[in-house]
Amino acid sequence: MTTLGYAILGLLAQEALSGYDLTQRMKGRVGNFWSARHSQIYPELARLEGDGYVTHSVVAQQDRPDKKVYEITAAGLETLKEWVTEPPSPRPTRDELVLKAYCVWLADPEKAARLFREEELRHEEQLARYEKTRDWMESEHGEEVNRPDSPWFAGYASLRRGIGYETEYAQWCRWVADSIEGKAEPSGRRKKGRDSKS
Amino acid sequence: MTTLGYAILGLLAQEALSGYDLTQRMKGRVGNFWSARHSQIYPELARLEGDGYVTHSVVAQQDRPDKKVYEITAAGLETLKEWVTEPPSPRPTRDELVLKAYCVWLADPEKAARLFREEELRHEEQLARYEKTRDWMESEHGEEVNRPDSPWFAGYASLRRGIGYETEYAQWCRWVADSIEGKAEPSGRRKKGRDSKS
DNA sequence: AAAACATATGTCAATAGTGACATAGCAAAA
DNA sequence: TTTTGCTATGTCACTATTGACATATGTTTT
Repeated sequence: MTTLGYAILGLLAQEALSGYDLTQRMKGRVGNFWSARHSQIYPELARLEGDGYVTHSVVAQQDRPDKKVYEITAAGLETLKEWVTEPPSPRPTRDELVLKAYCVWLADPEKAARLFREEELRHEEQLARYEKTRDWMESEHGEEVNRPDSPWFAGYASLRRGIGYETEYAQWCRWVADSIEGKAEPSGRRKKGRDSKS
Repeated sequence: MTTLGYAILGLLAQEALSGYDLTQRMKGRVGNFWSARHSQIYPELARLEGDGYVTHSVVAQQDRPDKKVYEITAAGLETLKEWVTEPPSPRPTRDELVLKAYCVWLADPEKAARLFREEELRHEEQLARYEKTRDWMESEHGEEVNRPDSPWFAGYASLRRGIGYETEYAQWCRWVADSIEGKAEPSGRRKKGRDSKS
């Protein structure tokens, strides 16, 4: 099984969905921690069906093309449940902006500061969207988000990861930009025993 | 140019290195934000050389096999400098643990709590390693880490990103584990106007 | 009427990345 | 002296992922 397979099973465990629906989910909130295009999803669904983890039925629609709605099978649910508590296989993080930070000593300071200000903004905007969803979840599903056996708790937990991630990322971007512009607190003590003497 | 190409150029901009050296860097601290195996690095070096971004010279060693030491060219440095302040091409984040969190409502609570405790520990250990490096950098290179045109500042900046990332990640893991065990603060207000009445 | 757009499902070639296989020199340990 | 281990460089098959191409239905906009 691929991780994408588990991602699909995880979505189907909550509700029956078409390939198109799954694609939308993978662009939306779920896509913030696992994403895939339809060109990867359709073949994966076929594979999952071949292995007996999902089944589909064709649903005719009035004002739209027909669709294949996929459901998770008992075997699929079983496999998914086992996977959930298994330690994740380590995946290397690859972050282009951190790589750029590592090379920033070569750059024009003004352009570099602008870059990190822009990225700070991007992450703050994402954070604002997450926080809106969180507030809605807390006010509309305040009971469920505290019950670990509820899908609402699970969705809330991954959302909180997104919030923490974006908060920290935006902060870091701000610190880098400030440092380049000489606005940040100087970091680290100077070498031994030379403290604020001025 | 691939991002791996820029990663290699970024390392060579600081010092001349062999393919083997580069592989070690990509496993070490640099590997925490951009990693690659030697099977990807050697062909990429050949490509970079073919495009005129690096050159190599064979260096004979007394007690080891010969090595090819790569240096960045003027053209390579030029290209790298331009790239640094360019906005990064968006890469989807894929985090298996967050995906597992999204499915955690299906899991046995004890096993799930154990999983997140283990991950919390992993991230705290990584954090401790980063902090040790940071402290060393601050005490041994306190001047340079504050100068944006110094490679020390650049390395320090990416290290700080690692520290923030691991700090936040460990916290989140702890919160998830606590929540599953019923130890966390209940999140969110209950629906309208029902406050701590007990 | 034509164009643009959303729904819906698929294939395919190319790229990025991994893991295994392969080879070789030299050193230290068993 | 054989094995183990680190240095050093390379190739190759396979998997994961992307972006482009392809097709069809039905609705809304121009």
